[in-house]
Amino acid sequence: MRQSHLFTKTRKEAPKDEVAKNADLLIRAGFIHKEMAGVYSYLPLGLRVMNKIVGIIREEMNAIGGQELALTALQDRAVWEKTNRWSDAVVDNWFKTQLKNGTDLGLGFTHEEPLTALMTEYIRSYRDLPVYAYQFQTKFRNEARAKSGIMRGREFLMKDLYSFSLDEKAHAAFYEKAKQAYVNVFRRVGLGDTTYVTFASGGSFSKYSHEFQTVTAAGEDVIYVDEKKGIAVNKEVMTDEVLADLGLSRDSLVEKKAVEVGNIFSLGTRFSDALGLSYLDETGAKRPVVMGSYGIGPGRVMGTIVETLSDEKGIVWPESVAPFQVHVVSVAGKDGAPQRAAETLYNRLVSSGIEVLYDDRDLRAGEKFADADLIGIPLRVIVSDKSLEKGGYEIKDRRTGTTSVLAEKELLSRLGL
RNA sequence: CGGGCUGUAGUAUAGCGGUAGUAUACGUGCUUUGGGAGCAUGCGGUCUGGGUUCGACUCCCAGCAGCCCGACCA
Repeated sequence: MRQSHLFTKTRKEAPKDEVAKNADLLIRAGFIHKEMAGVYSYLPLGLRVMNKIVGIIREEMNAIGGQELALTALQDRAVWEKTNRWSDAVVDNWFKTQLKNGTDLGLGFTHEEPLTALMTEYIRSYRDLPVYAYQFQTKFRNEARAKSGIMRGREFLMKDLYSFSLDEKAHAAFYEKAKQAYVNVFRRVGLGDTTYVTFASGGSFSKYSHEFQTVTAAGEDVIYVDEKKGIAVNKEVMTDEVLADLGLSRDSLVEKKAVEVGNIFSLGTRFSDALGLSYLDETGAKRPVVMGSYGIGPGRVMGTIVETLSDEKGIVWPESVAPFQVHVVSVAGKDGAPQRAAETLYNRLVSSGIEVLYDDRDLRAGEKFADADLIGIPLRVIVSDKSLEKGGYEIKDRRTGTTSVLAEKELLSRLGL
């Protein structure tokens, strides 16, 4: 992608109505656009990052047997009444609307009900189980107060997987696999060192649920971390009884603010009972399906990466989610030699399948560097008279700031070519 | 949802009861080219509706929108 053609430009001024660092940087760097409070559009750069995150999650979900589908955002009132979750007195953040004929509809804030109802048409026998279905879907939640930029919006993408298992034992085995898949996801997106499996309230069907909490001052949750064991407890369930149960000691816990980037929990038979999802076992006996649900908000992950990995100059993307792998920056020089060399390099890399953002704009070097820092692509290749005299390209690591000069061959080999 | 604050150009900000200013961005020309360059010139604005007033961007009321604190986040 030539930066001269890239839709969206950086801006110097911070938006006046954003306090959250994630929204400030993402707007200034041109990744997102704010439509209204708590509602953000994803622009080309932002969508690239979002798609990288989605891709990683998809791989991990497929690896544990997940099958991707796409349910509807429009929801049938009747289905939700069966689980007593239609009433505004029970669920206060519904967005509701109507058909022309007056029929009530809701805009989905989660999908246990419709998917469970759907499964009743396909699950009849123990032979039909288990099923692990997931989707990436826009959820709508009418939050009383939007805040924290893209970390807590009214409309946001969510990966939600629902497991349908034969019994508690089969469910528990899958639950552990899902937990490990989540650990993999957060490691791969660059949040592994700061994300803790956190024990949280389990609801009526299990003792605990597990949250994946990333430590950051921008978080809204308070967790107690046992750094040696690498696990944490949410403040909401922090009691002596729980600590004893988990084998944790108050002395080894450190209080931290954190953001919930993922959450998995067991649902038991709450939804299958309410919606009539059952199967016949080998003996012909009717038994309820045991369910679990597993969520990750890719947008929140993106915001959390910005919150935790950016520096005073801008965003620092991990390689795995960066909008481009390489940022080629040409610096104007004698007779246009650097520009010609940069063009050649750009074409060479693109034809080899490398994702390159090429800053071909006719601007001063300082402005290009400042933009590059703000956008945050991890590997920068500067092509200038200076670098050409030294026999190659100047490589700058966005995270560490270290530079080195590499000959073309070395650069290509570093990129796996 | 309770409390508070704020709406001025694409963006960020001054100011005043009497023709709205600056920076940046954008257009044009020239110079410049390794950390957000300079000169010249041009384009562009008072959230909406009422009220007070000879006159309202300014004061008052309502609406709408945004932000902050709290509650909420199943």
